[in-house]
Amino acid sequence: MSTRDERADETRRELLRVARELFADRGYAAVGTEEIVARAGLTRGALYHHFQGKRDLFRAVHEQLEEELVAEIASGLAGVADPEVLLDAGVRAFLDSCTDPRLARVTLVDAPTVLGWSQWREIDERHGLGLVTAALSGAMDAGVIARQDVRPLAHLVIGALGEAALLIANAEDPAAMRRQVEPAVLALVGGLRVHPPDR
Amino acid sequence: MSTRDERADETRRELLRVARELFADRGYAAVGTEEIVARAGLTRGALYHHFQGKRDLFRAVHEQLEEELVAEIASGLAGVADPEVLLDAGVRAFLDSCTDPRLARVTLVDAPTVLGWSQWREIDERHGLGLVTAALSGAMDAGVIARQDVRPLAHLVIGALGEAALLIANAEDPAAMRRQVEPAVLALVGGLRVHPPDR
DNA sequence: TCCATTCACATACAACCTGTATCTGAGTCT
DNA sequence: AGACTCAGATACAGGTTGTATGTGAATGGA
Repeated sequence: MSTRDERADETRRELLRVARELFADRGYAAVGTEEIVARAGLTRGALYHHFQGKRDLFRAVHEQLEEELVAEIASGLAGVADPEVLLDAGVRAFLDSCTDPRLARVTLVDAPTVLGWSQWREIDERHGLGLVTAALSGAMDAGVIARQDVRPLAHLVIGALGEAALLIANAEDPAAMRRQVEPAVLALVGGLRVHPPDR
Repeated sequence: MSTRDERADETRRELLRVARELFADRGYAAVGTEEIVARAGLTRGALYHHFQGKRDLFRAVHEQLEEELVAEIASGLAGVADPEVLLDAGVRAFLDSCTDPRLARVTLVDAPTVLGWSQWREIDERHGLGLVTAALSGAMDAGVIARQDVRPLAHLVIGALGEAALLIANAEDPAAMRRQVEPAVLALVGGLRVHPPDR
């Protein structure tokens, strides 16, 4: 890797870093490209050289966030083998990670609009949805929940989890909201069990 | 109501009608105010006289859609008294009404971004969320599902239902997707029952 | 080592879009 | 009939995105 390539990579990463912060703080529409490049000590020329445009930059930020999110959740769940507890643990891990309002704004509110729902879904299928699908499939294989078409069910669970995250992220007292929402999520997901624990 | 007021009301309705169509077809960001007023045979002056701006016009469109949606679902459910069947019937009624991709785009994709999640949630609380809350409360009162905090649960169900609607609305073959998604929704919501039917 | 080439990034420009301030003329009230 | 109100038109200013073009440093071969 030559000197020039190194510097180029550096600026690309810097653009991503700054854009991520601004998009997270104020939302896609409220942030102009000029502000992004100014904070990075560059000009819009650099942005349009490294990305196809503002939307493409946002897409890169979004994918980065999704990757980190999934990695974080997955690493937290690495020790759990029993599919029975994996469901609950997965729910809690997700809620732990999605509480950040900045993250929620980018990946859950802005992304579907900016990228279009189809592309958003496609990206999610490569990341978050895969995690949920795996957990549900595992639970089915273990006979914990009834066997059924995983795809649509995974989508619904993702939808419910996303709403839970937004509820917590936008609450005045997120910790309190978390305590309020978590049982509901557990009840909804837990209801899928063939042999539900007593409630 | 005087002649002038009548004409004013007429233009206001016309603006709403045109905006609704354009927003539904191409999304909020892709439609300029100029195009809206041009199709209505007006100028932007009229728009800014009747609404506070583009966002406010969108808000009016969104609220109109929500009202119609809830009314449609509620009327379809008017005959159902048994809370046991009301849950399933409600799910089906919702999926029937939300299949329109144009409607889904405005109320489910664009609205949270354009209006901000908090305001979107607030509006939904006056419409769709109320319906779900009522259905769940009824089911709890009848002992069909376990008594618990209704608020968060209603949000989760709305989230799952919204995702289901988008899944259907954006599918290549909506009817086929509908057949695929409906059982999943019924399973998820049905899992809340204290005495689940055999699955 | 020198020169042509490449490429990361800057500059300049054009089109567009929103919001606001001001104007006009038809309708309304006394 | 005359003053007033107000729906809607016109004109303008600021800001934003994307594109086309320019530039200078790094690269690589002769």
